[in-house]
Amino acid sequence: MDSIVQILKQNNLSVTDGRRKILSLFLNSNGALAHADIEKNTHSHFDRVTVYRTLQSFVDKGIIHTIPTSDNSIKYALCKDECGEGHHHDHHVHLVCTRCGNTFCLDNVVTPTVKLPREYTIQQVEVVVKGICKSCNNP
Amino acid sequence: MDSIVQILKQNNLSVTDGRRKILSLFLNSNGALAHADIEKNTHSHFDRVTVYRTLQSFVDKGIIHTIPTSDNSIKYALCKDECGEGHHHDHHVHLVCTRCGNTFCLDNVVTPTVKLPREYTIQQVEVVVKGICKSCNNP
DNA sequence: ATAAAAAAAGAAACATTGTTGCAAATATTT
DNA sequence: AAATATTTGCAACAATGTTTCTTTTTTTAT
Repeated sequence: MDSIVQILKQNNLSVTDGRRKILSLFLNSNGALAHADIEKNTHSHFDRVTVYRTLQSFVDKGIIHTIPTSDNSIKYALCKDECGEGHHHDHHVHLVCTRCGNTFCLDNVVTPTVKLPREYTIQQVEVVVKGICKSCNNP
Repeated sequence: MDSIVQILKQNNLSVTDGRRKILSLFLNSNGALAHADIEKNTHSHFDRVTVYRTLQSFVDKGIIHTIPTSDNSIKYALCKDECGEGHHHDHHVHLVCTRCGNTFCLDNVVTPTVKLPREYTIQQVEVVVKGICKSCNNP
């Protein structure tokens, strides 16, 4: 049984064409994907609603996580190991390349600790770096 | 001449009702505002397009800056001093309160330094903390 | 203060993005 | 293989954002 099916089953998701295809897109992409990227890559073979629901269920199950942006387009990327239903643990930095426009998870760069005044409570820290990615820097 | 007009003039923006009103909303708000908040606060007294254009011109001039979010709704907040046309310098942490939903600039908390592998170039670091704000913590 | 020039606002039309309810199709369980 | 549960696609809708063009307002120059 291939790994895509395995991931879906492990997360109690029934195995459908749409989920298989969308999950494989994430597995074969080294960057983050937006809803529009998925529509493009599947040539609108699936209904837009299906894509939304698939992404939502993947987020719920801890298969992918969202990346905040400043341009009204949520990006999604694969979670690594320890994420699961109801708990995400993606403590890495995200890079938005200002040259190619792609967004990457820098899995080896952990989010720095942030210290806030006592009156605040920290639940999660998101770090998004704008800069130039590896391949744009070394063409 | 009141400070709102002063700010607009300093930035070579002609002084119009819309800009005055929207800028005053920012000056009188302690949190960040989304487009929808502005529409609500102005009771749709201005055309939606005007609001979009006003926000855009304020960002361009360095009067306000955008705050990335994970839910497809850009938030805007006043820049402090040194921002100007073409260069923003908002090196502070943003807090999204998971209780009241508001977003705040923590002007006294500077963004931590992030170190990336040599292959990358850093241009800007955005830090968004999800947590609980001052007033929700001490009601 | 007024006329000319420049800038911005408003309106309409359109494009994109996201949501909800429901019937048909597909996957899973027995 | 049939029964059940889940997912899909469709339709309709709502919200968000953009573009073009005309009218109005603001600014500049007289």
